[in-house]
Amino acid sequence: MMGRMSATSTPRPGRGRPARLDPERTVTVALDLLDEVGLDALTMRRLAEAMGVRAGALYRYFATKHDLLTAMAERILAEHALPAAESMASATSATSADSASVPEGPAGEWDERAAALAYALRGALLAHRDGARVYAGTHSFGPGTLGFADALVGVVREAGLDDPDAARGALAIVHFTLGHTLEEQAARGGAPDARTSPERLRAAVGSDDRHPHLRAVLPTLAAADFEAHFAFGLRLVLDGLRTHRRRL
Amino acid sequence: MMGRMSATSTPRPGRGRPARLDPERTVTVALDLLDEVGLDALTMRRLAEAMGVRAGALYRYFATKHDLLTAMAERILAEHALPAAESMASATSATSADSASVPEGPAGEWDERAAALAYALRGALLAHRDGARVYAGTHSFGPGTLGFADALVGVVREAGLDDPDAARGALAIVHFTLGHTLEEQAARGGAPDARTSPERLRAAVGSDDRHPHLRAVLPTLAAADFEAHFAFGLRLVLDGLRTHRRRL
DNA sequence: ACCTGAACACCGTTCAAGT
DNA sequence: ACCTGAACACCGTTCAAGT
Repeated sequence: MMGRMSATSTPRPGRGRPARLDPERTVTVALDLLDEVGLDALTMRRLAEAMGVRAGALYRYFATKHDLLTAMAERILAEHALPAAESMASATSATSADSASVPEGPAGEWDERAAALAYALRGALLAHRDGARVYAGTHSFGPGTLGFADALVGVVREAGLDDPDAARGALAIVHFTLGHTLEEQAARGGAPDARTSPERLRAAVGSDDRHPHLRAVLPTLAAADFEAHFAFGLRLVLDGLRTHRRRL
Repeated sequence: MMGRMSATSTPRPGRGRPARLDPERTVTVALDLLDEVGLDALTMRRLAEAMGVRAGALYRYFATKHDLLTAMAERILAEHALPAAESMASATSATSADSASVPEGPAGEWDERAAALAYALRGALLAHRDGARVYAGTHSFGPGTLGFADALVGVVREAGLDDPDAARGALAIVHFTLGHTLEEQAARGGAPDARTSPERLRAAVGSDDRHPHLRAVLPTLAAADFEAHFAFGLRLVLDGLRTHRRRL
């Protein structure tokens, strides 16, 4: 609530030059540019141009490009994943205070809520071009990231796991989601001229007796239905958590 | 076996200049350099220097830096993950031909073998500095990558899943392993001067009432026992596969 | 306080020319 | 056939100087 991200003096309205640059707007423009040109072409110079400023000026608010990328990752989580986490929290307290009258509240059981959070994270990473790569390359400790993580750990704890297992269960969900979205965006956003992934897989494994298993599942892999892949993998992890819970 | 990676004319021994450059050696030196300086400092010019050649010469065998990185990823899989996959395959045929006399063969049940393959993949990605990032940024279709994938899909099919589910089960294992190792290497190999991840987590969540769940699991997260995290997450996925199998 | 101009020390990639 | 030399079009980052 109070000056979390912007310890740097807030520009007083009307005093001095109207700053063309501030951290919030810089991140906003950077995310727009990311969607336009992709991570590999997102340079400090291009971003400066998009902000009507020279490249050196960006270093007043971000010490390095990596710091800017971290702020972008934080914004992505805060905008797309944190809302789901927060609606979850309010639904939780409502349910615990009034559990009988709301048989299937808006948030549902722990496993439904864990799934909703995983989907929210996937949605956040897919919301911007190369979002997963930006997220994987940085380590934000901002309110969006921490708020989401707290909610996810909370849901797993609620499932009945002890603290170490809850931490590891949440990590498993995050790591699977990260790996999945990384591959999903790599398969989609590839160079527009390059052959698409399914095509290349077909060519590599199509008529070759050395990989009989890959050949058998080729139709599924070539279909590239990433949502179905995600749903299945997530179900495996959540079923695993259920199994673990019963062993208590 | 026959000219798989090297369609480029093999240098005839003794004829002409002894080529200082060839794809195999280039990849070998590149992986050594990767371990020394890390992915961000692995440049074509540095690599050229390490090979006693000028940067432009590298482009005779690799059209782009990305192609070189793809060859590096393929080598990593071929060297560290494929052997496990192949020993698995031979154990399988031995078991199926002689299943009674080898009650617990060297390869074991499908879930033990799936776990062994997942650990082999993790080991491969951890075998080189930034190995997970190299792997995540490329898409190899070489014999190492395909051979490993084939073995993994084979094990999951053997568990009794139908083809679409087997493909998705294998993907889940790979994606979880990728996400996990990415985070593991990011947490370890961070800038040597920067504060380490656990420290920063402690600082961010240590005495703050807004993230009670994170605070509760902080000891586990700060311990950074990545092997335990991996073991737990993998068990969740494999338990999920077992559950799924029973539903047939 | 905020930004420019200009520089420093690099990049990936291309390609005529040498041997 | 294989590699050099030199260039092209960029990078991230720094910092004195301007306003």
